[in-house]
Amino acid sequence: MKIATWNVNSLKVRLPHVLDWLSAVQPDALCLQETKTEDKGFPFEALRSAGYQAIHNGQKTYNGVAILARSALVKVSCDIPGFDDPQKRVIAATVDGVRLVCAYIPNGQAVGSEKYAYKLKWLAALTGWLREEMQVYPKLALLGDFNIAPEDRDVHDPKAWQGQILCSEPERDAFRGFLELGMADAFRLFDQPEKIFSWWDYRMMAFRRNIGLRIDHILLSNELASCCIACRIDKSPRKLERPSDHAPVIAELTS
DNA sequence: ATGGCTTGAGTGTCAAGA
Repeated sequence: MKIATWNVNSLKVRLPHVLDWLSAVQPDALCLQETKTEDKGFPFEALRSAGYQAIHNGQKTYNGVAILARSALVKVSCDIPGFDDPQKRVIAATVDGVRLVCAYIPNGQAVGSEKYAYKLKWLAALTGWLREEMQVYPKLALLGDFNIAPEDRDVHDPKAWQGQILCSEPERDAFRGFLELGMADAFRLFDQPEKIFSWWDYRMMAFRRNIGLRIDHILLSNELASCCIACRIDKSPRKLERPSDHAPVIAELTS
């Protein structure tokens, strides 16, 4: 089973890239973030023609998350239960016996800002909910745009980013909090080359210069981690015309 | 130099991203 995550930065703009990528990579499930559309603008038909069912927790202009899958998406759940939040950042479903939680974690803007406080509160709420979810679903994967570079090796210039948004210790503590629930960073289960990132700024020719961060992740519960045979970041869509600023991450599971 | 692009909103120009 191949599962993936991709922040598409507007599904309306990126639909051709998504369709091409689905056809080329053939994932069993793909989590999307920043669809930036309401359900009525969501391309259910085009995806169905490509062989994928979809569920969507949509929002106009900002946020919006979806899960696409070849098999049925069951036990669908939106948002973080009990956490009052108008922003559409979470959708979850079970596909082929695997619980998929698709998350668009807040950016946080700047350390110390109101949005940063919201990000930390949001991370605490997600952690609390996942602790319960993992009891119910031992085969659980958390996929998405975490807006956290977990370690210095996930940053093109760790000194410049030290203590900054996406790299601050409270954010990294929250990331480690996910691991302490009994999850593993799929990417780090394997030997990887250095300076592999999942996001590059649109400005300053950052992609060409590989000035990036690894902030998109797939975390696997222990039960899933033990059957994970590969994890990689696919840079190829970032090279296309009008790309998303994020690249997809793919994990492959046996069984 | 706190910018540099890109998107969605809406039709001038701003918020937000990371």
